[in-house]
Amino acid sequence: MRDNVIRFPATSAACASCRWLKLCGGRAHPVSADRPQAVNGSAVCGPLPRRSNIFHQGDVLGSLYLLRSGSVKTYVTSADGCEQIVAFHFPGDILGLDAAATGFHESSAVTLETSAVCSLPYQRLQQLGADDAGEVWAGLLAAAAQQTVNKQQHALLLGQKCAQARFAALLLHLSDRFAARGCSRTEFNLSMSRQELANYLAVAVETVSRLFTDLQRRRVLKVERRFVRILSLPALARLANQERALEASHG
Amino acid sequence: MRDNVIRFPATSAACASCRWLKLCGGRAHPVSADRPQAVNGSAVCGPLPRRSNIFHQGDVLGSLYLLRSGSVKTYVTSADGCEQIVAFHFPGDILGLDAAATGFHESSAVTLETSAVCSLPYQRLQQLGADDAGEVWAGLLAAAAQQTVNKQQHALLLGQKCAQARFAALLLHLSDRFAARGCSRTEFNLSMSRQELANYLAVAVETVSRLFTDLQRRRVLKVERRFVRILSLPALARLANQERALEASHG
DNA sequence: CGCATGTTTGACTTCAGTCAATTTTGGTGG
DNA sequence: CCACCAAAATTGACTGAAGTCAAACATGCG
Repeated sequence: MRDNVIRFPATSAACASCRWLKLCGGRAHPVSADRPQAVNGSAVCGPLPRRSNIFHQGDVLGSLYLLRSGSVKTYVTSADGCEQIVAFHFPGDILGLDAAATGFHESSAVTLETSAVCSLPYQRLQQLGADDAGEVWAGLLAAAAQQTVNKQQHALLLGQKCAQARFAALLLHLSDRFAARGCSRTEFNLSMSRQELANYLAVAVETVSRLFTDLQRRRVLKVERRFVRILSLPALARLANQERALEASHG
Repeated sequence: MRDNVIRFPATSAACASCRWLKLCGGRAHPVSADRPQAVNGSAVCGPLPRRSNIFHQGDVLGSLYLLRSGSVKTYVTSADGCEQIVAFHFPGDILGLDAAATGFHESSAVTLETSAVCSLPYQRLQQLGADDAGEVWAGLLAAAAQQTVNKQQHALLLGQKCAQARFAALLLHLSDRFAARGCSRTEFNLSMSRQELANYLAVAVETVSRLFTDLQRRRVLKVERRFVRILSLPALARLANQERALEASHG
């Protein structure tokens, strides 16, 4: 069983080549510091244990956060208290961008496993020298746009696909993201629970469980708790492309 | 029956106070020009008839577009050809921001009625003077963030709410947007068809039809084709807050 | 005026949710 | 180290919200 934990070098060398260096302020980043530290409002970062809250819906925007290692879920809470996971995040992702709209975080972010983040104080954006600014702004806009694209795909998933296709599409999406980070495309450990998968896919936990069982029986997956091996990417892709036959499209 | 068409002044005075003036290049904006003009790749804008394509998924990012009057739907198309409307847009909205991720439009935009847009050439962002740049970048990032927030709410809707609650929430959202633009909060004409409403809400057209009928019978709405009068905002809000009892949340 | 398109209504079906019961797992303290 | 317990995951039986199919009706453009 392969370990797919994604680790970023904790050296300052990694920081030297970081595209967000101008934003973090260039301080030391004790990713491997001996104790977790409070994150919100602070410029430091450190190993955050599982289920740490990075920011909460309604918080004032102090910093954006660069996820360095581990993984994070972001979710929104409605007036009546129900929650919807809107994204899973992996190293390299910027967290908290949606707060740029109002100055308040419009979602909550919680680590799915031990993780490390770098704080990017939002104010520092205003203080950037003219030479650096354009590049950084463009980078942030691109990051925000990428998140928009992902959310649009999520809506497509929720709106047009049956449970099985949603599930297959999520596995393929995770597969792509791991591959993009140099991990195996076909073998990985899920950092999220069945409950969290179910919530993201907007199906019942039992349905996720049945889907795992079913795809395993059909030799598309090999599953052992949170470890997943994709036995047939083409088969998975075929499943992901089946649409829930909602009569016709819009227009 | 009130007319809720939102009109932006076509005078240069309106342009003078436009926050995006630096981006459009300050040319004349013939909103009331005598003929529609091709939009994509062009810096001009003009009255676009209903169902005009502003950009299409896969197009190279040439310009962002400021919607000046009318309304627009944006939608994504999946590999297997099915489409999901991801947003409805109204005057003041920036269109095409998701293209900032890859340099290619990741969604398509089509007018729902006669509309006018201003072209904001994306290249011009790089050419901005240092004094102006920060403000414009921050504005664009805020706009992108707002769209992210809206998409998160959309996901919450699709994931956690029953058909009736989705429908009520959409009406309230439209109501808010009209009110924010100085139009009536309780009376408006929908610029989208039942089919388009259904697609956005991810329900069947028949369901939308039944919902209109039902809410009318319950004296929450008065509907006459595309004209809607909200008879009870509180009742609508109550309906919007009912959750589809998916057992427990994530975590 | 007429036809294509959009909308409404009714009857029936189904996918996935709910409920319930059982098994497995991981964390904690004796 | 292992026993225990709460939480997570699985499995099966049943149910219901909303989808599908079909047919009638309205509307608006050419």
